[in-house]
Amino acid sequence: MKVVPPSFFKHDAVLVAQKLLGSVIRYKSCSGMIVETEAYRADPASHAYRITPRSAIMRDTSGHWYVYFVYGMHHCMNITTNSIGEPGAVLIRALEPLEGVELMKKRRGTDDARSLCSGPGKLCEALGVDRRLNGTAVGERMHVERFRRMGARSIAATPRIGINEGKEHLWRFFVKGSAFVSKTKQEERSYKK
DNA sequence: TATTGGATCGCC
DNA sequence: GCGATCCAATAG
Repeated sequence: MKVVPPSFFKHDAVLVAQKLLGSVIRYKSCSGMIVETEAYRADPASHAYRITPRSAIMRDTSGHWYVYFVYGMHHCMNITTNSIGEPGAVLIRALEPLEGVELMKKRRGTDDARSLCSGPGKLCEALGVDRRLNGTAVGERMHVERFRRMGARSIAATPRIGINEGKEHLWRFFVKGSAFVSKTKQEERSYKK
């Protein structure tokens, strides 16, 4: 698979978030195809709305991993975007597991392939990612490679999840029909039936 | 230094 | 619907 070059990320987060769908994230022995993303600029829902020591990476880098810890128990991984000085990042929200599935099942404590990486906290746990990856360049320790080509017709857009402001922006993107995207409570219930 | 709430998840 | 559980951000 072809490695994604740094220039790929030097564009607006809303564009990069869509173009990342169908690419593969590889970390150690595990990999998965990106099926769901969200874009963050310096808007009110973004960590970069106010630049802090934590969020400065969104302004000061492009093509680097921004990994943070939330709710006392979960990690979220982003890739910083835009040109230097212009804040932006893409949150990776779901992967279709490809390689290392057995290890992912072990880490996640489930055999259900659809539950392994269907959420930002889940996929970090499945891949064994924590804040030690924060600030590393894409391709340094965790990699992104071209895999599938996703046309505009196969991409859906909705408001971002878990935010209170900026709901007018349809900056969450996912692969239509994928069984591996994160699920709402309602979707979760109907799937179990 | 103290307080508050979070780009989540899984169980009740 | 709610609790878990740590830490970054902000206020004092």
